[in-house]
Amino acid sequence: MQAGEITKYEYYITKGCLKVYTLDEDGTPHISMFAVEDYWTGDMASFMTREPSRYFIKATEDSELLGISRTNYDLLFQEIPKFERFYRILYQKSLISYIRRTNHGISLTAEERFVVFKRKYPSIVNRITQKDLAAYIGITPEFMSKIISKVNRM
Amino acid sequence: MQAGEITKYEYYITKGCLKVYTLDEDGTPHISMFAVEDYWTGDMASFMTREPSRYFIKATEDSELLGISRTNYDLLFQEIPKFERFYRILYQKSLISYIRRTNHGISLTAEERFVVFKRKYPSIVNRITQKDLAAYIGITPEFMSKIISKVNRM
DNA sequence: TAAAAGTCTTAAACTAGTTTATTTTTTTTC
DNA sequence: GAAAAAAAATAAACTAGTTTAAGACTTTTA
Repeated sequence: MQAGEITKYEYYITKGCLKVYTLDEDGTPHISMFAVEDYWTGDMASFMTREPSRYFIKATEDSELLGISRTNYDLLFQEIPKFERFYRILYQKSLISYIRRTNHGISLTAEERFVVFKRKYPSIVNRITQKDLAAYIGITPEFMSKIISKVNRM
Repeated sequence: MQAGEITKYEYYITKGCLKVYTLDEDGTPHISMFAVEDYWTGDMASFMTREPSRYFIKATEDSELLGISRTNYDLLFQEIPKFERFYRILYQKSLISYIRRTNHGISLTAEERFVVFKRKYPSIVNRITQKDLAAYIGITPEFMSKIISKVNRM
């Protein structure tokens, strides 16, 4: 998916790995999430508002996804109102975990953020490039390289 | 409200200003939001899970709030299921704007974050101390002082 | 399989922001 | 309205992370 397009589907990942990212004014990429098996992904803002997305989504390896269109998404609530409750709780939980995640990252150094990510998602670290990892942690690839060799030395 | 307590109410602010903050390991405060008239506040994570909150909430001036208890919140959905939809959409919108906000802040310098905040919430800037502003922007009070005098000079 | 393109490493010079310390200004309290 | 306490300003020394540049290693392509 390219920034500028309207997000037509929300995707559920059955196999593979995708990166969701934006480019800032300098063209520097910022990865907001790596989505692997059993994750949902897509730009919900664009999906809901039907405005162009600011995100790119690229598979970092061969992947298989299931997509739900906006029409079917709306139909779901219309046909089966019980899903309102399901999604109300799902979004509330997403909000809580998102707030927790961003708040937790605050006040940690890049090295600490990397160590936490590595401990929490060991399987993801080995599937992505160091450059993408740097774009996720929020530092330059050069500094990422330095951190990794330091952490490995310990 | 003190960290360690379980959040009993979600509050709607009719008058005043509150700061919502955490303390990190060093005891440095990080303000996650200033809540003024017409905002909702409270630690939703603690309110929902009934686990102790990590947040402090303090009024920065005399304030008036309306609170809804967890019991009444649950009752709302039970008695009037239409509120499920209302809250599903409310939480979805909160999620979208929260993601947008955090993503936007990325790659800006402290000075740029301050200028953006000042432009977006000019009325809040004048109601809070420089120290609290620093804790919100994510820098030391010393550097905040430097930035403000620089921006004023321009 | 050679060339091209991309990724990783290393290092030196630099910048945004912190730390520590001191002084000045403003606000609170009795 | 003086004393005490808190907030703000200034400045020098420091640190985490960036920039630029160049070489080594790895993957892709023709």
